[in-house]
Amino acid sequence: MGTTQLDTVPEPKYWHLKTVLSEALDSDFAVGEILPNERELAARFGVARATLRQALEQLELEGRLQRRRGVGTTVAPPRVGVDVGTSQHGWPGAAGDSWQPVDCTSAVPPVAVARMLDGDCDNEVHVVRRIRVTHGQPVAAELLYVPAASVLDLAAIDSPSGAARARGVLRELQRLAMEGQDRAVELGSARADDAKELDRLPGAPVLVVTTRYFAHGGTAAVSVATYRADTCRLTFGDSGDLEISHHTQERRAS
Amino acid sequence: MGTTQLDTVPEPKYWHLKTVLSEALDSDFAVGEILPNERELAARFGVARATLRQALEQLELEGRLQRRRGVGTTVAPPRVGVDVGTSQHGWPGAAGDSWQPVDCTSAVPPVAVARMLDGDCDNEVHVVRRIRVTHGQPVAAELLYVPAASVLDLAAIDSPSGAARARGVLRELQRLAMEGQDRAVELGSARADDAKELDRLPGAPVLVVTTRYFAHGGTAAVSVATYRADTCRLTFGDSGDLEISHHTQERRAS
DNA sequence: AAGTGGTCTAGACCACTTA
DNA sequence: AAGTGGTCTAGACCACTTG
Repeated sequence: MGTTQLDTVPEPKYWHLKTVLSEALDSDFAVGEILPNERELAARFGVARATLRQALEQLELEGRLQRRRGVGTTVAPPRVGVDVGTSQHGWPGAAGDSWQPVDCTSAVPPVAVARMLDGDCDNEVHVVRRIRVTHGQPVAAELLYVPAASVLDLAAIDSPSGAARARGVLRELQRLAMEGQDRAVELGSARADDAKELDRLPGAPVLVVTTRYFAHGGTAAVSVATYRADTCRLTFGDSGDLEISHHTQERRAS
Repeated sequence: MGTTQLDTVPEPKYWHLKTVLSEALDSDFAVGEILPNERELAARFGVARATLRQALEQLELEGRLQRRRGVGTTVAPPRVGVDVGTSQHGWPGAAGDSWQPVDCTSAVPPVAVARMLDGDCDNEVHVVRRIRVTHGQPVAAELLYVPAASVLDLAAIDSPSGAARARGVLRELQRLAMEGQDRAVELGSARADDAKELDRLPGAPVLVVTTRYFAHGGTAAVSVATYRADTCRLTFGDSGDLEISHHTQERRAS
């Protein structure tokens, strides 16, 4: 007996740092407030800047901090709840959805998408690009893949490209009888083009929501939407604007 | 004129590295295969080990790689789709769900959870711990918070703690008339205890699924389930075992 | 021009797994 | 004991934003 053996698992410095900073954020800082810069924080805690950064990265991943190059590190507001629920039945572009079309091109879809589009693996499809904005901030970027077969009335879409054509494709889609949807969520990292529209650096963590739209007994369209993982909480149902804290603190007893 | 100006955005080394490695994984490696160790890879690509690691971290985040201390880096299998859909109506612990109860304690819930439990902010609740296993691998760890009011027939639960008591609480829950559910998904990092059961290091990226169960016009229980973000794709509907590629490759044209 | 975060280096030691 | 990934250091330079 005696040796209370508390050092069995020597906690990494950055992990302990993260805890300390997290508590400091809760008590000593207000949302939007600017933290001291990384060099100063590192000095203050007596660690190398890389170690301090490791802690900051974690906190940013958890949506507690926001860092911008050339500006500084600020305390992030609580994550905003964005509804991606099936309650939102209907085709993309239906009246009142929060997406705004940007442009539309034609391209051969990635194999993963092609596989969902009933195997048309080398055919071009319409690719509609849309942005989702909430509270004035861009929260998601989407690529909507629509096979030509889904919008047969192609002649009605006169615009060769651009937002006008995007709206045209969406309008044609509405005419189909929707038979169901199908959603999946996974973690990914932002491609360069998405990152740009989400105001993040390439590689930033995103939640990728893949939706299949069914009609005519097949897949009429596939949407790949990438949401900012740092600022968004995806909700399914009516818990939209409920505030859920950043991390679930440990408070267990026997 | 002439300067074709392709160096406008000098791509970071680790980003380029990631692309190269990603393509190599597609063509030259099989699932489960072991990569050369970090020091050799760094030397082979002529970069510092830290830079190489930055690329590997991204690939691990995207579910392409799996790294284990003392063992090595292996090519990860495609993400497994786990159903968290509302199709799975019913109380936790209903027959045939893929969770297995581990233990049950009493504790004051974190404030974020307490806020969802109709404001009982300082009262103890039952905390049921469960594990979700798929294909032999642990994919999620859950804490289920059940207010005492939801399982009034407390006397029927004789076991003071442990898996038996957990099953008891779940059994009592079944007796209530469910009035609805409510789900949210967000990115988080694994707490120490969750990490242990998920066979990951603390801080590993996880998808946190928060579910509210409604009954009696209030919140009867709250579940906070943390899924391994590297190995899981959360599905809502019947796209369970459909294979979706790791990252959506860029293949766009005009 | 000054200050910020982002990238990169070349090393060191530690914790863990396996043989 | 040897080999792996995980942590940490002390520096350097770069890209970006702002006054």
